[in-house]
Amino acid sequence: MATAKPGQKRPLGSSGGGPPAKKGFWSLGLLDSMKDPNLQVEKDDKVVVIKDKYPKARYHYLVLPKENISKLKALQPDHLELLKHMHEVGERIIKEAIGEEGLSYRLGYHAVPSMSHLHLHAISQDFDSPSLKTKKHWNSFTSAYFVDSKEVMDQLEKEGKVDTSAKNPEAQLKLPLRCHVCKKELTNMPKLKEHIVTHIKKS
DNA sequence: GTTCTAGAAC
DNA sequence: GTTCTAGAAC
Repeated sequence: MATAKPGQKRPLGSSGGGPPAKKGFWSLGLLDSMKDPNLQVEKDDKVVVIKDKYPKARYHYLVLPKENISKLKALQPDHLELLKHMHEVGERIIKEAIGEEGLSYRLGYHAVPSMSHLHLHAISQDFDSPSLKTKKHWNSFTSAYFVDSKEVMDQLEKEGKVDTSAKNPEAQLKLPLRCHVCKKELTNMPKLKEHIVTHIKKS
């Protein structure tokens, strides 16, 4: 007998062949992604570079330390060299990927990431991707919620720790939809996406 | 983080 | 009537 009623809901975003994931375990998904050969781009003794599983632009990579660092707040002063290395690797990878396409890019961290395990985003600024769907997606990459890698490194160097709470991250996510290039405000995501492609120069 | 969908917004 | 968003996921 089937036990599922029609229309019954179940936790999503973690299925795909393996055993049923327990509630809340999706936040550890980067650990699996780091090991996934389909996502892995390169690794060295300190970091692993992967393609974001749901890229929010044409080129979107994550640089993760092999060392298990849960979040920005866990950073200690002696992690500065690691952050510099992550930045250098991320910059090389994203430049290489973009090639002659002429897209700009940014390197940075989300103030309050959903996924555990420190990860540096290296993302091209076209934001031309079917996985970019929600206001939270948009604002997490185009508002102060996205903290530049250099700013994180500076803060760690000067303060000995990293604290992004002064940016009011939760409020950033609720800001109106605004084009990151010309600052025009759009009323919904489809209109925003239609607008931003006009800023991508054709190659 | 994503998926799904009820009901708001148009 | 259709599009779009926001919140639950047992």
